[in-house]
Amino acid sequence: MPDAGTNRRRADAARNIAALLDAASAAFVQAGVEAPVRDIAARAGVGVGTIYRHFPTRADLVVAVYRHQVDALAASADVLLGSATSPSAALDAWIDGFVDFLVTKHGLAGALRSGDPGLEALHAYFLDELVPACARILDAARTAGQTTTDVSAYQLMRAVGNLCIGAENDERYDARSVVALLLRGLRYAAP
Amino acid sequence: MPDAGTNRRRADAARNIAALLDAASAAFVQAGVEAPVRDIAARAGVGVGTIYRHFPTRADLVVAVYRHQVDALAASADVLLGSATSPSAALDAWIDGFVDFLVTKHGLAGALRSGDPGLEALHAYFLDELVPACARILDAARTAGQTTTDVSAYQLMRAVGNLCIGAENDERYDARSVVALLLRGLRYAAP
Amino acid sequence: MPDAGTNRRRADAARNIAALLDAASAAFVQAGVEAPVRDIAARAGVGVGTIYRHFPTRADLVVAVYRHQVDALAASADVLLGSATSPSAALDAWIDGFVDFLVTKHGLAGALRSGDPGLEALHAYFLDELVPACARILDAARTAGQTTTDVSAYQLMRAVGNLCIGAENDERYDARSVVALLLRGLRYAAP
Amino acid sequence: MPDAGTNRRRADAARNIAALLDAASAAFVQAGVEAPVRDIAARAGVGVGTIYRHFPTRADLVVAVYRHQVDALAASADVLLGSATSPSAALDAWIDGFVDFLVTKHGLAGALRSGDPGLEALHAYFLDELVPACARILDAARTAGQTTTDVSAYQLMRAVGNLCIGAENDERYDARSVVALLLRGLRYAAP
DNA sequence: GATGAATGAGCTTTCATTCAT
DNA sequence: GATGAATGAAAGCTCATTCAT
Repeated sequence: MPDAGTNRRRADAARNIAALLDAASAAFVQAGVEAPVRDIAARAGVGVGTIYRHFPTRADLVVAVYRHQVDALAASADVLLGSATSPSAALDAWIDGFVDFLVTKHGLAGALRSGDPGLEALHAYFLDELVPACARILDAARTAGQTTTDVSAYQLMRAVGNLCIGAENDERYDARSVVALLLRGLRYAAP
Repeated sequence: MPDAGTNRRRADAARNIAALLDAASAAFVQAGVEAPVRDIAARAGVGVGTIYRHFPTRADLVVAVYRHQVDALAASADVLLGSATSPSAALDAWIDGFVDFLVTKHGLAGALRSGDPGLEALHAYFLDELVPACARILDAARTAGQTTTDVSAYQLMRAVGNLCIGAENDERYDARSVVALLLRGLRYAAP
Repeated sequence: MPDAGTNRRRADAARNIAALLDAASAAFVQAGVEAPVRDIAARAGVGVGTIYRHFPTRADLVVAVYRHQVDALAASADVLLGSATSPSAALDAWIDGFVDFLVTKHGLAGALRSGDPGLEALHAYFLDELVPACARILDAARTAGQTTTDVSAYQLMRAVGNLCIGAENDERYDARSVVALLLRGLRYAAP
Repeated sequence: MPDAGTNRRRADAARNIAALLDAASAAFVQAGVEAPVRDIAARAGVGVGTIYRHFPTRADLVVAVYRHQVDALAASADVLLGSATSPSAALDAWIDGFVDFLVTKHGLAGALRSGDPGLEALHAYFLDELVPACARILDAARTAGQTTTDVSAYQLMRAVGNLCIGAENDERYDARSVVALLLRGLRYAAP
């Protein structure tokens, strides 16, 4: 049973972690997920060492920052399958949520594709969570005859993720339009 | 003949430039278009100063590396419109060539979206060359009633470009499949 | 007492800063105030980053190196006005101290005139501190009728500063002699 | 007896040298005597190699650029001694001409004191020419009882040269005023 | 003789990461 | 546990100088 000092310490650590996640989230929006470690530490009002203690690699930090939203998105798949008028509509809605997530988090989509080996773990986490969710909807749509595509859930997610890259800074490019095109193509896939 | 010396010298310089373009091309494949200047110089067996002499900015170098292929692609638009069985088929073929280009040049698609201001000139060059070419085919397809989409040539190219990002390192992701999906969606655009 | 760690750390940093100031001082003597950052760091046995941390610009470092002496010189003006037999004698003594300072710090006088924009701050600091001090003595001398010159304190300091340039490397040139000449001219200014 | 080709070549070379001196002179005014070799070559419309052929060291070039004026100044000493109303007036006039020279040639005074070993030859040339000239006037003044100073011609020239450093860029500093002060001090030197 | 392409040392600056306190 | 000073590898860029043509 931990004594009071330990509890105090743990409470402090928890507060630090929370501050860190907030700071990192803000920094990622403004400067991308490659934001300098120092900047994040400064925003959070902690030393850089504290970041390294709690999040040894950058990927650990990024994963932590987006974990909640990723989990919510994964969970929403089954909800949508239950509530939407059709599997196809559920897919549209779910992808819409995915685009929301990526477009809001400036630079996240790009970071996932940056090729930086240090971000591999991040990549893996996203895939592990989201691909199965997407696959469930896709299978339902296939079973319902609403698509004949053989494109995998993984491929679909990668495609949508890619389409969102750079969408924040470019007024002439609307990620949603082209994602809609892609989904239409999915519905009318070759017999 | 006073030009002899000049020409001879130019021949040497030309050889260096060629070596540089080869080296840069290789470096771009392995390390992306942000490959360190020093590394490129070393590969080419020249000093860094030589790079700066011929290509003052990184964009100059990247443009030079890809210029031929970009020009050829731009020129192929009209050829395809004349030879293909339909504007729609011409579009498919042209986009196919575009995908070829991007997938082969590892990291180029990503670089075009890196947001680095120093690569703006590069971005502009690609757009200036390719968007009009794409627009001509898209217009022909529209006139022929083979698509009703209002997606701009710019958006289409950006979308295809994005879909190609990271395709070379990922066995589970096939850019051509999803590009095909996108083009199918284009054909069956909302009435 | 939570400050212990902080203080201890500060003691270390202070030692580094001191080493840095010593090293910079020595480097300035040998290679001028434009001495390479690397060299200074090496002399001090620290990494270059440490210099940038404590002294973001070169001017910051130079100012720090000479701050004490500049401050002491500025403060000595009033002391001398109180203790010397006349304002004129005070001026002689103060200028003597100024020459001491400049001649000892090899290359400083030259650096102040190098025109390097990065050294502007340094220049400003020296002027802000010393010109008012000099002006007080000059005014006192004028009030006492010991000079009728209309040369400003700024001009006088610039002149003396210039006269000290290069004095340390030249056996045939004695800055004090010519400064004495200048001060004599000041006393016997045109009737 | 040189053949026509040789003459042609010599004529070309002479033209190049002239262009080079003009270009260097202009460059020195704008960027100081440390102006980049390339810039000077470009101004002159020649290759950098041509500069190195004719002026192996920077000092050679600087000396060549100012040789005419230095010679004229040296020669003017005896003229002034003959024409001026007194040796003292001749000294004033000669120093005035020296100041003219230094203040017009931006940065020259500073360059002479830069400590750059490559400029030693330059320094020597100036001294060899001008110190004897100055000494002749100074001796005459001494003989006429118009000064009792024991300051050497070398020291006087160095002092005046120093007083001119940086005078071009500083509205608050007037080299002539302080040079006048120095000369006044010279006249009223201690008995 | 002239050219200017090439070289590469040398400088500044940034930042991820470590570790003494 | 937390801190942030220190480190030093990396990278970009600039010229003075050489030398093949």
